[in-house]
Amino acid sequence: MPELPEVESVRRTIAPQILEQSFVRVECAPYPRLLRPSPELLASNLTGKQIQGVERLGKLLIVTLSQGAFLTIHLGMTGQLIYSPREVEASHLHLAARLSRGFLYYRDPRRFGALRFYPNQAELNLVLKKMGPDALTISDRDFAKAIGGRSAPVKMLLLNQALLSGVGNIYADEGLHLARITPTRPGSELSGPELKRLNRALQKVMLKSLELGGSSVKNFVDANGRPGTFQEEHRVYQRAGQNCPTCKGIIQKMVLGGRSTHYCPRCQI
DNA sequence: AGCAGCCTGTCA
DNA sequence: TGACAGGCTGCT
Repeated sequence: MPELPEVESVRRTIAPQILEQSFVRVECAPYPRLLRPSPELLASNLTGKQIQGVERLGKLLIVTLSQGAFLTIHLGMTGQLIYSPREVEASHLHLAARLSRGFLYYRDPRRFGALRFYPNQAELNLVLKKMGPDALTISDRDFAKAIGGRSAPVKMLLLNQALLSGVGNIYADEGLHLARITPTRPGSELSGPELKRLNRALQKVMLKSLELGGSSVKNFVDANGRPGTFQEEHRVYQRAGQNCPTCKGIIQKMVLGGRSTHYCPRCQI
């Protein structure tokens, strides 16, 4: 579900509510793939720790804890963080925590997400160093270095989190359309100006989405349960058969690298 | 590089 | 009933 703008929307809504609170009691569901290193260790390690910060790299939320520890949260496709001053009843709650002054929950029907505890910065860094720069703030030069010069279709490069962190299927399609670049073009065939245009387009699209609280295509909601409205501004994503908003061509849908891909064959070259 | 697999919910 | 979904890993 969530890409960079959605994860940042969650971060902005959850951070002020949980900052400086401590985990008083933590209960975890028996899903070791979701709760690492294990549900039991996650629960015991979190208990007693204070939340000192909530940061983000790409689609990954990074919670800074007391004693130099960290908790990372990846929302996968359907992950949801919920904060409430009072206890909440809901389906698919995999982590339920009583904080000093409220309740924090992780809900994830498909269980594609992951919560992981790191005892220190060094352990966390092993993960972070495998991730590309954050797509919202990457410089044009670093973007060109990451995406240019590689022979895979440019859309697949944008989705590769080791090269660039935060872009998913929606914003790849939207950014490529705004930059008027066809998704199948090899990254290595993009000119300098095209790479710069693409970086600017992606950041523009994601910033606009952030202003509107993200895209709620299926059921994305922020930590307060509010959906975003950027899906109403989508130019190509899930708009196959409709007219292109810039050139009035017909938007096409194809499968690229196993992902549904939406583009306008008339104005994207 | 490409594809199955992980999961459940929703929509056609 | 089956196709499909915003992500990522690990296999060939």
